[in-house]
Amino acid sequence: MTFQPITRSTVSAQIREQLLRMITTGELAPGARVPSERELSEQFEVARTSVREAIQGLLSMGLVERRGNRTWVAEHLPDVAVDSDSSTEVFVHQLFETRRVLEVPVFALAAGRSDDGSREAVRAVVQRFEGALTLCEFRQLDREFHTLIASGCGNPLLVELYSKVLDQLFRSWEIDSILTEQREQHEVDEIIRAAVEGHEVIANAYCAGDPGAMASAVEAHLTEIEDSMLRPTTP
Amino acid sequence: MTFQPITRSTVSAQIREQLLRMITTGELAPGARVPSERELSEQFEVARTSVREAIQGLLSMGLVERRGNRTWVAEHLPDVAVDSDSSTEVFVHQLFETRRVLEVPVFALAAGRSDDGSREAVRAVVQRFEGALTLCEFRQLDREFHTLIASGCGNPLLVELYSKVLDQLFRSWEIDSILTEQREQHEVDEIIRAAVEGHEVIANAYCAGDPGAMASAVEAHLTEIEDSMLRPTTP
DNA sequence: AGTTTCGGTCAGTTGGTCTGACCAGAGTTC
DNA sequence: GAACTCTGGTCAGACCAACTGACCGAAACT
Repeated sequence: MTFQPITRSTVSAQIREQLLRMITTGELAPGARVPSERELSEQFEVARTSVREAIQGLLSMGLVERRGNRTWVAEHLPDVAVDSDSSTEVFVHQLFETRRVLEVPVFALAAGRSDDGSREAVRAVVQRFEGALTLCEFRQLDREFHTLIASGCGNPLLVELYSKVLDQLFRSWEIDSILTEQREQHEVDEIIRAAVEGHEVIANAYCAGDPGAMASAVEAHLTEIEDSMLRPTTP
Repeated sequence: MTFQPITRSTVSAQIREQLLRMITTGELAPGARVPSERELSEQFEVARTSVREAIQGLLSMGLVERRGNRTWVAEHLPDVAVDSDSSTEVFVHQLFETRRVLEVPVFALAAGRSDDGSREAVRAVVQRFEGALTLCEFRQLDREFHTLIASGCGNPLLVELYSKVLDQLFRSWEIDSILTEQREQHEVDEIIRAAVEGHEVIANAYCAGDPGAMASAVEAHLTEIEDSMLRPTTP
């Protein structure tokens, strides 16, 4: 039998990782102000000294900077190291292959198990996509939408697995780079618009309780988005 | 934006959890001797005092006991608390629904992407199922077999997700109870025999590089095993 | 200009973890 | 049965992580 050597994760390391994730996903956008040390120590339920140590780490990584007596997310984030075996295109292919394997059946199950209450909730979320959204706002709502649909499958094991896929989709700074690098604003708007259209088709299949239509809608949505991500950018 | 309060996991808590998992999965079988504190401190790469504290916890839970100057896994393990919302039957249904969603496409992808080297490796593992196996030996080899096939899909994201499904399948003491409770030994042998047959069909589809045959083989295998688990036991 | 908020620093305390040692008793070997 | 080995039990001392509480200078705000 084998034992895994015990790992030690310090409090400040955990804080740093959580903040790092929020920076790379855009939840803490470049140029935004980082909450104060006192506020973060309350939110994380730790001592201020632990928060300080974590922020020192982010400072040394160049992800945040001090201007005056405030802490800010760096305007220009340094490249965050990615797995050396995985180019961007390979990563996107694998991520979407994984989504097809899991999202199509999970969403189809959810459609077949929808009821009036869950349908109402989905309609409400879809309505929030209307109007102008920043990329960050869109991505937050995007995840909320996918999570809500998936939870309708009623199987906590599948929901947990799917949440890990969403973690991959929504935490990678690489994804944001793919979406925005060298793209003009109108191209980003177009990607968001296409995604929102796909969500409406998915929501309709969900509310119709139609697993077959749902499977088709998700397949089409995933193909559209994957193509958008890999489409060459303007020179 | 929301922050997750930081959690602290002590060294002894991590040790206790790992040992607990090994007890519930049968890797540390009832009645078996627990490795000594000094040996465990070497394996876990921690101080002996941390191992002591962990084992004290298992003692107070009744999972291990002291006889003489040795520590033993309890012969009769107390019920390990399970999620109160999930009866055994519901859990099994959800677990197998999850397996169908993930295992069928992942194994089919793997079959389509097999090569001479990976086929040889699969054949070698299948051969090890021959001969008499204890339930514990069977389960260890079972997991190794499934992991090997899944890794053939070539997508690390899918492999990681599938490993979490296997974690659920192989760590639950509840599964062992399902397999052995009130069953006579010949019934357990029969379940193992049927599972090994299913593995051979799966291995043949893999080595033939046939995704369609693989999908059928996995569906049949999962149905057979799920039925075996839920079949009423001898009165 | 006055007030508030922020980052920086510090002393003292607590709990976790470690190293190294020693002992009594159980288990093994001869 | 004696000798040896191995195990769990206990202990002292040290170090580290994390915390509490306080205070200060400077930036930001009113």
